[in-house]
Amino acid sequence: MRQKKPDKRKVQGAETKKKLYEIAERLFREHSYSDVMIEDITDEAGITKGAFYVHFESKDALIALLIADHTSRADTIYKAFLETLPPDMPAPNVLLALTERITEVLTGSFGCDNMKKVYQMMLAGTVDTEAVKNYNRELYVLFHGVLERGIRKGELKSTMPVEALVRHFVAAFRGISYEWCIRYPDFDLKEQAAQHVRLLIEGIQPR
Amino acid sequence: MRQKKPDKRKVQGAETKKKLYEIAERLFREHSYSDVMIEDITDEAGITKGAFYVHFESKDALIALLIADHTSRADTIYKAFLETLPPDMPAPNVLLALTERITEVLTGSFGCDNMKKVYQMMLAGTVDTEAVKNYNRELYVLFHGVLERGIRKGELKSTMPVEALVRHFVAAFRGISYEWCIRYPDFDLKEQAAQHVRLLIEGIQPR
Amino acid sequence: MRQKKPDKRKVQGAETKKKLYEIAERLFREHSYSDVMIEDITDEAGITKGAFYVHFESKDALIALLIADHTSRADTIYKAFLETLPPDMPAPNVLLALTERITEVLTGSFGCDNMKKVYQMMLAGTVDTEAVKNYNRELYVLFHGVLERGIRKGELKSTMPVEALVRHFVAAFRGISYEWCIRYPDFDLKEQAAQHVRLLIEGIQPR
Amino acid sequence: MRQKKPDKRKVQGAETKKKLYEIAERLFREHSYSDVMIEDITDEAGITKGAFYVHFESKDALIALLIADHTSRADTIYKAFLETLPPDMPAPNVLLALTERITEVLTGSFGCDNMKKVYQMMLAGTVDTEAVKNYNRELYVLFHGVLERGIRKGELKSTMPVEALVRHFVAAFRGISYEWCIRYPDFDLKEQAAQHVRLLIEGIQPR
DNA sequence: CATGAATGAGCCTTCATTCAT
DNA sequence: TATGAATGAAGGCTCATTCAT
Repeated sequence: MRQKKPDKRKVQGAETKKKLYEIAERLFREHSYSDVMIEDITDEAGITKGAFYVHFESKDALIALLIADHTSRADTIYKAFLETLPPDMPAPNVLLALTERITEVLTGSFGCDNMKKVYQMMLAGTVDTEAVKNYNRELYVLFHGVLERGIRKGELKSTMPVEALVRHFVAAFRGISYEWCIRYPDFDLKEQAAQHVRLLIEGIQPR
Repeated sequence: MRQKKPDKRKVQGAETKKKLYEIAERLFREHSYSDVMIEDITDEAGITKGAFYVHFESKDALIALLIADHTSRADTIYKAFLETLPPDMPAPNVLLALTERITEVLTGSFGCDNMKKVYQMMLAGTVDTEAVKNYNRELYVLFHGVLERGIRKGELKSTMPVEALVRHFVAAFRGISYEWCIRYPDFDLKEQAAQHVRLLIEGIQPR
Repeated sequence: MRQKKPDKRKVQGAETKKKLYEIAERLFREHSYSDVMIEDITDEAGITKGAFYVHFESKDALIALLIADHTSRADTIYKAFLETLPPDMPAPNVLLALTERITEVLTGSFGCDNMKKVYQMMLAGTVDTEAVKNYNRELYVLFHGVLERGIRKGELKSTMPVEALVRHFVAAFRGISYEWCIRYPDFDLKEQAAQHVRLLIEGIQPR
Repeated sequence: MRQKKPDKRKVQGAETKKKLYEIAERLFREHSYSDVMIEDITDEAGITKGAFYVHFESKDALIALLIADHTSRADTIYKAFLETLPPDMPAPNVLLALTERITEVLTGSFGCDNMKKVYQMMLAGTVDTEAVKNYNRELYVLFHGVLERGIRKGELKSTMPVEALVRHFVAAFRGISYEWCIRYPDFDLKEQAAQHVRLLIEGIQPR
């Protein structure tokens, strides 16, 4: 017995952390990062400012965590989406379908606003955005799988290593998304991204 | 003599003010209000912080001016739009058409982001948002014209004064827009606004 | 039975306290008091912050204890030193010898840095420095013995009570030491203290 | 005329900055860096906390500046000292003399305390200590001159490039100084440094 | 005895604003 | 008009301390 001492304090601590996370997520969705004060979050959670720092290293760290979670969630969506496609779908079609799904996620659930914030933060360097930039990110893995299979099956060709190709694809996405951010709303991400991917594919398709 | 010296100083002053205005407009479009510092604006304009206050009373005053200008521009669009409609179009149709146009402006050129900022500011009260709230705003006048004519022609009816009716309409718009802001992007402003206006019309239409 | 259970808890507690004490002593020697955090001490001791307060009332209390211990150790050194002097050594010589020994301890093992901290704390009043200031401190007793014997033997004379004389001597030491602290390293404590004591002695020596 | 508008404000600004610098220098000499608050400095200067940041980027930046200035001053002393030595003095003797001078400066005017702070800061990385670490620091240049001349004249020999040799020498000094800091006052910097340099010289002297 | 979540006073820093020049 | 030193109200963060477990 006494096998699983729940330790009320630890449980409450975890609850507090979760509460802070959720309040922050909502507030950051409704207002800009800089408009949300730590005290706004802690006041709503019914604790003091200091307690915030028991659970999160800093405001930036919390934002970074939020971004990382969103990123990971998006990647999970992309992965699940790829698994629904027929296994024999040609790689170019898969790429276009994935492109559409990604732009849907970005323009849909994620939103240009969050995208802007993330892009600003990546530029500012004040917040850890490794989750977005890291080459081990699932997104890179997914692209790698698609491109690698396409090349193997002769549907695609490339003179450069698949790893490099993958990075070029993601970089292109980043470029298009950036344009979207700075030209929003005068920029059709979905259409522009589709066009761009088509261009990339045609450039690497065997004649 | 010396009657109309072009007064280079004055000209340059106006130019500086215009420059500040335009830089501010762009920066505020690209970043959140609180992320843009006065120095960001003046640095880009090549002048010092102090000079900003020669041209604008405060940061909030500039934001208020920006909002007022945007509002006025939007109202001008609505007015012009109404003038393109056939004079004999029934009031309900005019209202629905105007609704569509407004939501187009809001979702299109103005954007949810600015809308949020404006709504936040109206709530915060730190910035003068009279241009948006004032009952003499052109938007109220336009609605007044449509409703008044509709009632006069028997296409609409109402037990309350047209002035009050107008305010109810604008309030309804405000409510729908607010929902749009806080539920964005999971809220179809255009569709929801159309539905709401239809409800309002049916509720006040003679059988 | 169970008469003298070694009470492992108590033993371990004492060990933990000793460990904390020693770690604190070292850290305070290597860094300034305010740079050392409770967590630095407890982390190194392998316990948590809360446990610190089981053993010490506060950070200041620990510092006070450290100071008191150092003070007491110094006084023990002075006492032992006095006992090594020939019993018939004239009081003026004893005073000069004691002076030299004290300045040796201060400039040697104790150090100007700790001295400064102690003096700051006495001024700040946030830490209990009774051990240093208290007139019952061994240092006062020692001076009292020397002065009293000197007077009794006719080697010294004074119009004021020995108690007052003792306090003047210690105050003089305090003054010289303070000068040392704020002028360090441009102040030769040993030389200045010797000079000062010589002055005090000559002023109270019978012609 | 109007050739040199002194611009009272600019002058006063410079004076304020100088005042802050001097007050800071004194306070940092008398207390530890973390015990000195910006407000202590600005209060004494008769200005507000905010004004501090008009003149210095941050507390750390001020400390870095102080360190850089001290470093540069020390290097100037070393350089001047070298120039007083007879031009025909053998390199080993020059090295020993320079060593003695350096340890005099460190143990004398600079002090172990400041040294500790600098070493702590170099480790902590919160403060810019480039002035101390940079390989272009005058100290490296001086050692380079001595070693290079010694090798050229056959008084020294080395299998490694002079640049590397210089770095080894400075690193050795750093090591010895570090020992001094952590073992202070039970470590005779002067003696230990002399011994160490003698060892280094014997290791590189031609037989 | 020990834990660690929570507190709250206090410090560093930012930035809109003022004002003497 | 323009300058830039100075102000002061916040906001982010730290850390000694408390207390329920």
